[in-house]
Formats: sequence, structure tokens, C-alpha cells
Amino acid sequence: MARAATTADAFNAVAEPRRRQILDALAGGERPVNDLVRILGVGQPQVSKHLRVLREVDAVVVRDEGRQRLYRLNGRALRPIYDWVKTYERSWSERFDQLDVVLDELKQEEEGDGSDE
Amino acid sequence: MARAATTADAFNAVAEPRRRQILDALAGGERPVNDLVRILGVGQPQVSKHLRVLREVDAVVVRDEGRQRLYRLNGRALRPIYDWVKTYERSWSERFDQLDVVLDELKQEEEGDGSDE
DNA sequence: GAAACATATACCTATATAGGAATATGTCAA
DNA sequence: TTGACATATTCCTATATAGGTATATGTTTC
Repeated sequence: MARAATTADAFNAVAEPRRRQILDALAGGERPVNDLVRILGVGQPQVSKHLRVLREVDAVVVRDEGRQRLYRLNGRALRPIYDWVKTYERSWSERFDQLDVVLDELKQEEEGDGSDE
Repeated sequence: MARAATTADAFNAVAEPRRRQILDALAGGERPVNDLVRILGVGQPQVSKHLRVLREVDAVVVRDEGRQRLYRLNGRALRPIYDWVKTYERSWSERFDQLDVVLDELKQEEEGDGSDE
């Protein structure tokens, strides 16, 4: 089997740095494809292809305006990533190092379940 | 060119659901490989290979103990992901949900006006 | 209609998997 | 040493890119 499709979910879609660059550029507001081509400094077909991937995971929305196509960010598509990764925040937050021990203990009590198996 | 290596950075490493599962399992504490094999329900070589990827991006740390190898989570490796995605949080926060509705309405008016798909 | 412009798609190639099977490496026990 | 156990690595294959180039589609202007 090969790796999952980039369009499988937001995690796969944003694994590509250029696609994160595109989203960052769109954070400033709606933009036509050519703007992104200039900002990224890569070919137009490449940008269009990245935009297609982002569209398939709903990370961007497109709107026609004359001969241009204006792309807009849809940050909500990134929420699963945020939700998943934020639970790990305490891992590096010095402040919570002490709290971790307590929380782990409470969690084990609540679950009332042997931790092994 | 092919896609970037899964070991290129944390973004690529956690794009694979099984690797996120492994990290989630390790969030509960240090575990030997066999535990993860049971939890994930996949073959042992597969788990070892996923662990190798996670090790290369420093998302896990390994420690020898007898014939077992105990893996431990290193959440700090996920910080770049958190830092990147958290800037998009306001996209879906309550306050901006209202704005989204307005924008969507404006968009529909424009699109539904005069032209059919 | 023709030309210019904006964007999307098709086709190509090199490459990096993810999983499965078989095997290698390392450790403990008798 | 031999055997059982725990884990890592190797080899294999099918598949999904990402970028480059050429081309198709759609829009505006003349």
C-alpha cells in the first residue's frame, strides 16, 4: 500500500509546506491564483494543483470573479488538527509539568481501570 | 518529485493515522512495542516501522529495559504543528462564526445571481 | 472572431511510502 | 548451548504524489 492521499484529510493536506504557505497567504484575505503564484514563486499549474487539494479537504473556498478565481481560507477545516495537537500542549509547557502528575492520577481513578491492558 | 519523506518533519510524520494512534497511546505513559501492537491491532513490524519514523522526528524516545524497548512520548516535537495551527483558531471561534455566516450569504447572493453553474 | 489573459487539467517521471512476509538481532532462562 | 521471547530490518509490490511542460477551458476586450 502507498501513503494515504493528500486529500484524505487536513493532516495530509497540510503536510506539504507549500500548501501551508498558501493558507498563510490566504489568512490575509481572499486572493486570486496569480497572487499566490507570485507569493510562492512557483509555477501556476503547481499552485492550481495545491489549491485543488486544499479545496478537497475544504481548507479553501473558491469564488468566481470575472476571469479570476478568488480563493478564501476556511480555517474550520484545520480544527481537527488543532483539537488533536492541543492535547499535547502540556507536554512542553513547563508550568504544567507538576500538574501532569496529578492529572494522570485523577484520570486513572476516574477510569477505574487498570492502566496495563 | 515525490512527496516529502515522512521523516522530513512532524507534519509529515503525524499525517499517518496509525502514528497519531501510537502517540495517543503513549500519552498514557511509557509502553513496550508489544503493547502498541495489541492496542493498534496491526503487525509488529509495522509498529516498529512507525516508531522509527516517530523517533526520527523526535516525537518519541526509546529506552532499553531487558528484552523490551520502552517508548515514551516527546510532545515537544509536536509544538511546530501547534504553533502553526493555533493562529487559525479564530477562524472557527464563536465571534467569527457570525462573520462567516454573513460572508457565506454574500457569496451565495453573488453566485446565485445571473449565472447557473 | 481573434488575441490576450487567468486558471485548470493531462501527461510524464522520479521517488517515497505502507503493509505483508521472512529474517536478523538481541536478551533472558534452563 | 538451546530455545523462547521481543524487537528491528530487509525485500517486495502497489500506489500516490510533486514538479515540469504542454494544452484545454473560460473570460474579457477589440
